[in-house]
Amino acid sequence: MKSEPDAYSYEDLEREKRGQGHWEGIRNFQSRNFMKNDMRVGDLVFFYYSSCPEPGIAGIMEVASEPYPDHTQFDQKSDYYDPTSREEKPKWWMVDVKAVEKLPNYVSLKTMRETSELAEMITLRKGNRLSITPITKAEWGTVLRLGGKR
DNA sequence: GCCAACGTTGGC
DNA sequence: GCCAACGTTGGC
Repeated sequence: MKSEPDAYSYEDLEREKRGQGHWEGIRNFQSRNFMKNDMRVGDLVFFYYSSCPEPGIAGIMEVASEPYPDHTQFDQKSDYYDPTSREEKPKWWMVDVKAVEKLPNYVSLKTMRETSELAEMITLRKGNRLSITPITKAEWGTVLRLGGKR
């Protein structure tokens, strides 16, 4: 899951009550579907920093709730307000995420691009702009290794 | 700041 | 239902 560290960083998540926050503001159908259809409580997720001097993976999170409607879509004062969404039929969904641990070493995009095992990783594909993408078990293990875990 | 890539919108 | 125009993302 991607976030711009200036807007919301791994440390910001850790500072939340019990290190748990909600992943609001997803306004792309594919990303929403990954959350709504494929995420289950306990699933592990990497926290990816985008649109910053050194993009890359900072830490590990855990899905901490079932998907539920993103309340910001009904909030006229929110940047994420969506006038086309109805309360009876919310368009946008989110999950809670909990900080698990920061990776001992930051895994930069540059490093990942230099790692042949990650050649197929969806996040790294040319033109990919999805803020949420699935990852394979093998790729997960590779990133953990690059991050200095075991 | 540029630009490639691609999702979304809206006219027809 | 097509597709041009537009907007956004995100790496560089």
